[in-house]
Amino acid sequence: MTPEEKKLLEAKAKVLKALAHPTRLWMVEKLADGEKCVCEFVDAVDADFSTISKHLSVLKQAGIVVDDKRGKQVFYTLKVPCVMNFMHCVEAVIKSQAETHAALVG
Amino acid sequence: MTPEEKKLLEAKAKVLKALAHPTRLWMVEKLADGEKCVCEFVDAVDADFSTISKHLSVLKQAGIVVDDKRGKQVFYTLKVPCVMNFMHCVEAVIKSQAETHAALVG
DNA sequence: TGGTTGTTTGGCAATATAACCAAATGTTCC
DNA sequence: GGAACATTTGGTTATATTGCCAAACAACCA
Repeated sequence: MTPEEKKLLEAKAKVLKALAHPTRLWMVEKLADGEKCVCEFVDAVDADFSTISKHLSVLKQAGIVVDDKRGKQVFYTLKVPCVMNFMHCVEAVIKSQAETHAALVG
Repeated sequence: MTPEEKKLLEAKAKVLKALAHPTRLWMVEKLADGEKCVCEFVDAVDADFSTISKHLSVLKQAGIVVDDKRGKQVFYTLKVPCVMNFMHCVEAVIKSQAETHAALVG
């Protein structure tokens, strides 16, 4: 494996890692509907606002979202909307896994 | 958020988390070409075989791969091939991020 | 049976992640 | 300038992940 290939793998892993958290995934799904203010997340989730902020920061650093400060508020948007496309595949994995498990149990 | 929605988010996050590691991602990419023996990974990666085995176990638990023991060897296969589809999107994220970064620098 | 090979499991130390609280920052309004 | 609001940052603790070593297991061969 060349250093370039290794770097690319690490970059990809970073993006996936950013998505690999229930709260962040939920945020991304919300953002698929369009721009959202940080305050909307704070209101909707039962977590400290600093926690929300840090999660958004992870998504931003991974290049998944962009932020836009307007007045006192900060708005976040999905930078690369295709992120949502692969959720269908993730769901397929889950479904397949559930079936396997059911088969083992039953 | 209902408990069901929460559970689904956690399940999705688990799948993504399983993919969110350079070595595991590399394995998945190799498996996209078809079934591979554990020994092939061991030969190709500069890591202990126990490490390789544990990574494969993570992918298996997430429902991404299935294993098949034949004789002394164990073969792994991608269970849900669509996993590869979203790599294109992940690459798009990286590219977009690189451009943003370049724009900031230049 | 005993040795060899291929793979998994258990245990441990190092590192990374997550969540909370408190404090700092930046923006608006007076 | 100072108060109030929205968000980020720093610090700390709890928990999870990673990777190595050693040991266990399983399958084959002599």
